[in-house]
Amino acid sequence: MAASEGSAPTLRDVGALAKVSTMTASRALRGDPKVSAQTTARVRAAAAELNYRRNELARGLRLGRTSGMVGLVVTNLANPFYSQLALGVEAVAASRGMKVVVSNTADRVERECEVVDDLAARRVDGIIVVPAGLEQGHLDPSYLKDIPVVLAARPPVGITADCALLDDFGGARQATAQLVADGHNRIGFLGPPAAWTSAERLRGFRTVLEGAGIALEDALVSCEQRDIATAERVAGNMLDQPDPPTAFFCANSRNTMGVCRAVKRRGLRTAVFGFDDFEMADMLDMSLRIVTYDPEALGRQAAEQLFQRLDEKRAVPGKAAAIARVILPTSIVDYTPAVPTAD
Amino acid sequence: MAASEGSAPTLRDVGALAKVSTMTASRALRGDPKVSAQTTARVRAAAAELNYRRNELARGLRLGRTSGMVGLVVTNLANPFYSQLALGVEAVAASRGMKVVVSNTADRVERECEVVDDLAARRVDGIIVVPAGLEQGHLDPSYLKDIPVVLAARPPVGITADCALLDDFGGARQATAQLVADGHNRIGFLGPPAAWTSAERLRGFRTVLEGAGIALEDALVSCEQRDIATAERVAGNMLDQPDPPTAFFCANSRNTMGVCRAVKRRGLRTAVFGFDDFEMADMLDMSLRIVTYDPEALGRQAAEQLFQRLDEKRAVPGKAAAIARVILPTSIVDYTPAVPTAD
DNA sequence: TTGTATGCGTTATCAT
DNA sequence: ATGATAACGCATACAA
Repeated sequence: MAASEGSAPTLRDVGALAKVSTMTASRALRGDPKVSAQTTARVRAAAAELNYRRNELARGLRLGRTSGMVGLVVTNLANPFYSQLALGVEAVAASRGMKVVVSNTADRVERECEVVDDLAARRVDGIIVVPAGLEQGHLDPSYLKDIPVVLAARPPVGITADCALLDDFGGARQATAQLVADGHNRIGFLGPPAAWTSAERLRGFRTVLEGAGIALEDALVSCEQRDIATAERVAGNMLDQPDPPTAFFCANSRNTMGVCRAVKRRGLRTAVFGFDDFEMADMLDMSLRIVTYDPEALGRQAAEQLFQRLDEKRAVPGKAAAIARVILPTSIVDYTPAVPTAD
Repeated sequence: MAASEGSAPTLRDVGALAKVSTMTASRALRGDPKVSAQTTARVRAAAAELNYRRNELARGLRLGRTSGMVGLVVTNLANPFYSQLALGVEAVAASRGMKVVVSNTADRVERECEVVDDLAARRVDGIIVVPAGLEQGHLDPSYLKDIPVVLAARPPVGITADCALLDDFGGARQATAQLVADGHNRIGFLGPPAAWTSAERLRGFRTVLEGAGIALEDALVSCEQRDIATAERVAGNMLDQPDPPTAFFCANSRNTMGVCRAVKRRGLRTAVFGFDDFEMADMLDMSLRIVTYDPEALGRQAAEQLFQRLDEKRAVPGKAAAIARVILPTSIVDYTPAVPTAD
């Protein structure tokens, strides 16, 4: 049999081999009870012999417009935060027999536009996106018509859409409050530029300081650096000033790591409070606390919200329920060694 | 205009609004020069007004069988290794206008089977997979017919397929050779169970020891642990023996971190050599070297191999070129602080 | 129980 | 330059 050539077999091929019509083959493979057991068996055998696999694309086309895929648009897959988020999305999608199409935007809004358009053209059932910027028109329901969108990690700006967020503000507030309670009144702040997340964390920081009547010095706030090396340099500059900070609050893990380096290399005991947990943080032997959370849970949450929309759309094709904005809590973990802190 | 309801607009809708046939609308939107400029403009305007987006699924169906997507099947997306690999695949795919469908198998072969079947049913153009086990029949070309498969990080077993691998053996050999050259002859080995990768690294380790005439003690080899805490305990047991190892070689990052913990907590200066770089490794203040590599490059490599197959298939639908097995090099980075090592 | 016609949205082919 | 027809692979509706 030289039948193993060329393109994939179709229902017609299966039908021909089983000596039934295309339609009967279709029904038999779906387990339609109206097909006789004998015929079903014969068709199944033919399908197996041909290694037939149903074309889900054609099936979807016939059945209505649903590809059984959800789009996931993230800014940087190499960042563990987003890859764990992706894992959460994938898990929920898989549990509903759906596939996830992942795209990386490298934080470029134009790329995000292209990607979202492409996903829409591929008729994904819905899209989960970590928006790269503040221009989000291409994510608006009026633009994407009936493709539901859920934003993750960053909120909608100028559009209406469901979203799943972390409690960036609350986490920062708690952290800063602890530092203030510990008696610190000169606290340095380091964070990455531009991200909404970072701005919220700075807002939480500011709020607590203002509430405590502590003036915010410009020289102790820096939101320009996104890599470890630069963060280390910036923190070093602050520490080498005549009146250095006695503590730091860092808005993301890269900045935290840079600050840890600067503090440790100077043999100081400056207290560090970071946002975003990282491996081996407990091995650093310094005063280090971290605001942490579960990125995978964030992904699961966003996916659940998306699927709720999809179910809702299926049930009541009319107008939809109110926009949901879910905020996931953060927690605090203390990596400061117990012993050496004894004064 | 109440035209914003229900399902997405089709070419017919666009044609109707522009008062041309479906066919002309199709041609106009593709920029066919045989359509007059006026008509093209009118069609474009209509499409814009309706927010029309071509249905790529239907298009693919008509044009032949290609979804413009590649499947990526990994064992654990939360592991930075695989998420960076995914980033590499995504980058190459994006540069060719393709999408990546990511699936997680959690190292379960049965899940891998389902996932691969599903991807095939969705008519992905090709699949890149990090195989979970040694049963790989479901990845064989005879089973998947004309969907090319490239294996990443782990080699084909019992099947013929292209693959992109790391030089696990060579990296381990180099590392072990350095330890031996440093005078170590009692070296502990810790690695995760079951993975091919880990076995190769153990083989490299063994090869060097045998070459150096150093006996391999069973008590100094443990391949049972995959998490940091267990690795720490296992390493601790070895260190607490009467005749503890003077060095460790670890086959993955979790084991390396666990060993670092055990060594550091005991205030020892045992040399540690790991496989897989990790953040803040340079902050640990201990004798630590690591065999490192570029997971993203591995993803890019696998994707390139896949696309080469696709191009080849397009050009010569007949038989294909020989199987390719590409091995990417590793390198060594030394995190040992310069100062305190002065004897 | 099985088969025929029809259409999903798109495009190739052949008219006009 | 534009339109009509058919077909990609599958499944609903109806007929036999």
